[in-house]
Amino acid sequence: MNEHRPQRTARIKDVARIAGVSTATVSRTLSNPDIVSEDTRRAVLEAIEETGYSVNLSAQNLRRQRTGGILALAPNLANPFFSEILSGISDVLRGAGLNLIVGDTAIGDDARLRLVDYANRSRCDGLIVLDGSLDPEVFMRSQCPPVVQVCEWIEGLAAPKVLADNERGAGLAVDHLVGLGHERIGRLAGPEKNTLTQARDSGFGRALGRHGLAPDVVYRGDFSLASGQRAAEQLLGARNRPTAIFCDNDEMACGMMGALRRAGLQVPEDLSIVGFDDIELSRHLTPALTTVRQPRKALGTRAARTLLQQLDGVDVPNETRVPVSLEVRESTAPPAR
Amino acid sequence: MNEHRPQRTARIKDVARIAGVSTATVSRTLSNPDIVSEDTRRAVLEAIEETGYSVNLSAQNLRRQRTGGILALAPNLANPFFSEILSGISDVLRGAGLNLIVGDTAIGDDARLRLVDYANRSRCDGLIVLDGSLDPEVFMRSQCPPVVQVCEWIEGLAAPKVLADNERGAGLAVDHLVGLGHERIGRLAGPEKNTLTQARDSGFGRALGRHGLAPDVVYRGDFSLASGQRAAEQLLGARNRPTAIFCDNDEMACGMMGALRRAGLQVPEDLSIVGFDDIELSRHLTPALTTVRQPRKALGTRAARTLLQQLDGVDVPNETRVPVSLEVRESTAPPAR
DNA sequence: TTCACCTCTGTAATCGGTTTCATCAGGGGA
DNA sequence: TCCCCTGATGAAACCGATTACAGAGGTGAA
Repeated sequence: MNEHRPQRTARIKDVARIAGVSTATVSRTLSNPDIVSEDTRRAVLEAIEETGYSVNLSAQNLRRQRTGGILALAPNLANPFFSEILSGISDVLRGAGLNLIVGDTAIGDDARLRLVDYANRSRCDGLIVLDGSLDPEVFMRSQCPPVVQVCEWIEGLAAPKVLADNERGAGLAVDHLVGLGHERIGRLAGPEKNTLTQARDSGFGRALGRHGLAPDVVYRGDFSLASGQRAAEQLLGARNRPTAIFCDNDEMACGMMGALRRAGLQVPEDLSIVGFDDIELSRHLTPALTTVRQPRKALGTRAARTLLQQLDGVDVPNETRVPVSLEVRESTAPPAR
Repeated sequence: MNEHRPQRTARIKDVARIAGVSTATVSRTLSNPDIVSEDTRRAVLEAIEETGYSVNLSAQNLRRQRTGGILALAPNLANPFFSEILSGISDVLRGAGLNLIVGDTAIGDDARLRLVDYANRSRCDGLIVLDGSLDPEVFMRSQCPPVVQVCEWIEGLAAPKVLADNERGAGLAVDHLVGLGHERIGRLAGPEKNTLTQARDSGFGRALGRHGLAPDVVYRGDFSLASGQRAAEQLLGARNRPTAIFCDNDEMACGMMGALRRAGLQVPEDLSIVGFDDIELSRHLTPALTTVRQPRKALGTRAARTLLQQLDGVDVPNETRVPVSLEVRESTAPPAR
């Protein structure tokens, strides 16, 4: 008879009844303990313990007019580059009691519809966008919660951005290569319309200019290992090769390096390679990859913090630049004479 | 005067008023269009269009006694291995109109507390657990929504599992190496208490036994590149080395291979290496890594589908085995005489 | 003693939907 | 004509919390 335990979980009402107080008092005990008396608080906490009560988030969210979630939109969840940023975001949000909801923007035909549905106040309290190829309109409608962009950015969207210092990163790479004696420096770039690529292009060109040099050949990739491999094949077929290549990310650099070595070319003796990102793998390659380090976790945490500030109504900088640094390893050396 | 547009978004009430119907009818039009008359439906849809109404999820969830979200618990979001599984999960959930919420289980001191908070009906409608090191108790409380385990599993937790066929994978690796003529086959394993490691150990041992062989040296790693490197250092210092090593994942294999080559050892001439997982990188290494392919995206989609079935009250198999295959590449060869 | 004020608590409205139940109109059969 | 049934709709309860407002009781000053 005593085992007649109701399957349903406890409500705030149950706690109130057991503690002998009103639901208002239970609610206050939880959200603002200081304003209830010592005795009451103890009674309520005991009742909570006894019932195993925990607040119903849907009800709380409805009443508080929030959702308790932040949505991160990434082009490809499976890409480790994004996952580390997400990890940084997650760390910060967890501390703020917010859920991290992830959305893959590589979605089918109804992409725009879906996106409009995502960018909705009743779905999330804020958005972190990691994809620079999305339609800005979606984020400018009145239903859309606050947005922060990280890493990539959308042309025409005024939302705050948290970026690595791409121009400077490209500059560091060029300075290093020129310092080694390279004069014909090629480039393995990302897609032409990608904002990251553009920023690095500009930093690359300016740095070369400072040294009185002009860009050599430019290969186009899509940030994938495979596209690095393809670029290597083009490079191998060309005559009058550059002596060094600056790649827009480590994966392409890695794909390229693998294919070059397979073809019998020595890195760095025959060709120096510089990457971008400093993914964990890079230091474990042979030769270990010289690369521009981009603190991905920090990008995530900064973005999340910026969003939280925005939610708190604090003014946030339109653009936050996270510093980059050059990790010199084994894939760069003076050019062969 | 006409510009006095209320900032707040439309409610179902507003739609009802404009369409000249009750809120009940609006709700029905949205969730069950067939039961309202043609004319009414048109009027409601027009009103929705006009107001830009979209349903408030908190309210809907509260009333429907659900949350609309599935929580995935992974040990380390930054790890690309997990991110591809998440990607598969995300694909399936999106189709079912559910959010994917991600939780990093690598959380601080209050880990258990936090976990109990996660495993709560009012936070999510279901859980997908990717971490085998968690406390089973948490998932056995009455507040906990349905759980599916994927890849790793928790000893003592009865929830359905979706697994790669680890035993068979290890067997394939052994068969391949033995076929090449190896007799002294070592192992770079994951943590001793890890369930994956145990399954592969057992497959490894059994396969060797079938060939009348016994395991050689076993190194312990933690699935990281760095631990592969450390194992390589131990291996280099040892005398009477095995002629082949079977590693519990590609990252360790990659870390090991890098360190060996740096030390002047030739792979596969001096030592053959087999990995596990087939991460994208593996085919781009030099030498390209021979590895057991584990379809990570499929693991994710299967897990998500299993969970959805469970939510629908369908009986699901206690264990789903996803097949693995051996990708023979360049890191394995007959042993040197 | 009286009044102002403070601390603590309860009542009830509210958040924005969904769903049960009742109602009503119209159609068909007896 | 009467009755029953069906299809479409509205009124109102309900999901489970939070919080504005009001009231009770106690304290200190005049």
